[in-house]
Amino acid sequence: MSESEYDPLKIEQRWMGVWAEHPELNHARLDRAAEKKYVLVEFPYPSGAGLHVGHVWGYTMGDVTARYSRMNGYNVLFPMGWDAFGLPTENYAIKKHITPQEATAENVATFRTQMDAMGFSFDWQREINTSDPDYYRFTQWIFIQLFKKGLAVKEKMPINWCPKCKSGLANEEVTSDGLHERCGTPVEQKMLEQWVLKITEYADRLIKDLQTVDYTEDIKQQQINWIGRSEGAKFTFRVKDNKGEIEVFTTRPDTLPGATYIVLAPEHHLVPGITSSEQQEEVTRYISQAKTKTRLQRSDLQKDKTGVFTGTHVTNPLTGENMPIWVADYVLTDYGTGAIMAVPAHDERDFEFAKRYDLPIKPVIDPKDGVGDEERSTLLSGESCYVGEGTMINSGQFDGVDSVSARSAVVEHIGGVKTVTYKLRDWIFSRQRYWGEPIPMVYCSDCGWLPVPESDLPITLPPIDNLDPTEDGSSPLARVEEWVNTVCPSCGGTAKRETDTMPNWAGSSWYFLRYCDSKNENELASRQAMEYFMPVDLYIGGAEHTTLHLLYSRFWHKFLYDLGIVPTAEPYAKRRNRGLILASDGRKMSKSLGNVVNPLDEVDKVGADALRMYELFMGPFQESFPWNPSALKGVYRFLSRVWNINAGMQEASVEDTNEKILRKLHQTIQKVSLDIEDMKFNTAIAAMMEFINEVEGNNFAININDWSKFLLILAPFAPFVAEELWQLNAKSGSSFDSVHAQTWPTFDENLVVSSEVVIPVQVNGKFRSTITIPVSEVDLQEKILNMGRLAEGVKKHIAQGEIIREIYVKGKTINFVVRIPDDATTRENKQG
RNA sequence: GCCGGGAUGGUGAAAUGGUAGACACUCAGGACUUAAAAUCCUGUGCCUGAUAAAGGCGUGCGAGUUCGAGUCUCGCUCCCGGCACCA
Repeated sequence: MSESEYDPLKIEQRWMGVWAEHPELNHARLDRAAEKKYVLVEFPYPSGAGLHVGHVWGYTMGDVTARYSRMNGYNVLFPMGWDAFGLPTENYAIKKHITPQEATAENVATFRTQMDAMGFSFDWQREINTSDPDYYRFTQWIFIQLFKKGLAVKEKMPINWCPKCKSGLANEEVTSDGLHERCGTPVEQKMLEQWVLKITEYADRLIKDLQTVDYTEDIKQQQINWIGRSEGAKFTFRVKDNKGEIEVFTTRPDTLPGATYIVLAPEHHLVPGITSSEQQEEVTRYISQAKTKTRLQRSDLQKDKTGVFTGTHVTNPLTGENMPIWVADYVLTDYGTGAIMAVPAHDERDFEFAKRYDLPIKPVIDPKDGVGDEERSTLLSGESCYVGEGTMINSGQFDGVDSVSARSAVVEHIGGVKTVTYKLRDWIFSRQRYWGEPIPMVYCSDCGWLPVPESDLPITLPPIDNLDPTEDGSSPLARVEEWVNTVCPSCGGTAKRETDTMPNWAGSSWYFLRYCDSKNENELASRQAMEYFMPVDLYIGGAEHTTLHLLYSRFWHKFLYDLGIVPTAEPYAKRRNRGLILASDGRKMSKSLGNVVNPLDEVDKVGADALRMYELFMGPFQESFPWNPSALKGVYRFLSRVWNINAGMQEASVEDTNEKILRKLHQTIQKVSLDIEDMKFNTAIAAMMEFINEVEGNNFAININDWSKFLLILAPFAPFVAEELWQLNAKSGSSFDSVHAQTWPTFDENLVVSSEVVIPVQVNGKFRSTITIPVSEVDLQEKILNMGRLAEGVKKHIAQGEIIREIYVKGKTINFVVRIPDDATTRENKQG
């Protein structure tokens, strides 16, 4: 029959070439008359490894959505670019003895070729590269605005330091195991002067505005937890012998009467001043021990709290009781005030510590109902700890008060201050490496830190021979004296440039804005373009960015919104995280395990169309799946069958499409449309497979016109083969009229429903048989329930007893409730 | 410990409270072939039964609501992801 076989490599090569000559197919226009759709997928870090299967998955989801939207008449912005700055490129360049610029250009070229091979319909007219000076001049400009508003400050502080990358890191870049999220090296603490962005100033709005966006619940919760907002109060305790004051933060001011000691973090600035001479030696030893512990070791030792007594006391402002001051590393320097009031009776950590060091435990809350008598008595005797609410006891004037209302009463009474604290840390923004945006600041010994004049932007990276990082925590840029030495923009005297660079998260914090107007030389994007295209309508990316890129970019966007530069308070109207593709052994794909699947190898075997469809067909987009080569075969078979049907049709030329096929076609159009909108790509593909099965099961009785509608809905998923078959069938020849420029087919409501309805018949809720009735009869309850057409099997079950109820749910089901004598007896027994 | 998400055949998975297992993979049998691959056809949740007819069981566990529960409610167990001495 068919002389030609499905040969994906041949047709994909051909259309890749043709599409390259018609980039306008994918161009978004600044056309206010048209309705826009901004579909964004996270731009890749162009590493030496090339595109991986995870990229392909996310980009295919975006591509299907973009193509579908175009066919539905939207003016679609579906852009792509390169998140090119960062450590891996720099390390790769060092290894290969080339410059990072060369490494980047090389990798970008590879990625571009691979993306074209996958058939992604990106608007390359708007391509961006974060390491391009024309791009990063605006990244630097935003930094200067942050500085001007006091949101970028230089501070000397202990920071997370990666000894392998020889650079400081943000809190978000350290995993919960205390490792650098990029290279897996245990992170150390180091004192350095760093630029810090005050993301905490936006903490409340970053939480609150989550209500205004469509993110899945897990993303919202993860961001909320990461920001970690706690309401509480600050109290001041006066240290005895006039040794100053200690401020603590607590979320439970009501437990103040039960506070029996104070704990300072080892790094707390008051420790040296308040330590008594007898305790000096012990405290010093403890602190130096704590310093050597990494973050990982500290949290590993959770169960084993240690500390030392300083030899000094404070007075409890409520009870007048004497409270010893301890130093312990279970109290963190950088949360709250770095000091706590310990209430062992009502806090598990304090309880454990008090037990170990034999400190007094004083219960002040009598538990509410729901606590057993036994438990209550162990609590009231100080043998256990209770963190819930209840009635105040042993609390003087507050006795009998409910613990919740006691909170503000206590704060007021002793002159505390209600405070909100966050787990979120300010964003450490300096990196001591070469391959990043230079921070556009100058230091003058007379004038201090000043931004470079905006007219000098971009401050470009000077060429450099030696990229090796330094041990002392300064950037390799510090070695380029002619670049470092400059004049003060204020007094004209000698000054030095900042030699640290920005983290790789900088460029990606605003890139979606640049796509709106990527060639603009005067501003990051024109107001007009942003008003039209923003916000992003759908943003697809990886879950690993939830508390990194996603949070950072929301922060920058809100800052730009406050400056009146961007038109929306939130950058992304809808965000979906895709799952992970694992290796076939179920483990994570990694170079070291040697189990990485290279998507281009798969393209060579089965073609890009099959690879795209396989990844979408794996299952729901947010789940994780191991790589399964035999399932890939399944979609390849599907495409071959599509190919063969098309070939057969060209010969047979059917006039009228068989009714069953026609109805299935319209049902499929409807199903595929709804599923793309819901991102249920797997069931959309299943529906197209069902359609093919229907066509084959009914002797291929479909005419070319109806078949073409199927090619249209196939086009977003398998753009190459759909184009090939569309062009074969068109036969017009002369001018190129792409399948991807066609209008999405509509479905006929009357054809979507079947002519007959199959209704399940149940007896006592148990399925027994079905009856088939014409659609016109679904409303005729009497007729349906009294029909003699019931199957014998059903009648048999009904005959076992007496019908006590008949239920007909229109078009859905029939249920006969039958009382069976035996059953009735047992029921009566039960009731009796 | 806290937060979020899950648990359905041999496998990946479908199922607005209404025929559980669509679609695909795997496997078995058959066709084509000298043979294999590819392709096509048939079967494929478990149990009883004869490979039939028919029946029973079945969506992690235990209760509940309902004429009817994979789906809703309550209580558990386990798995995955995130956070974790956050006062």
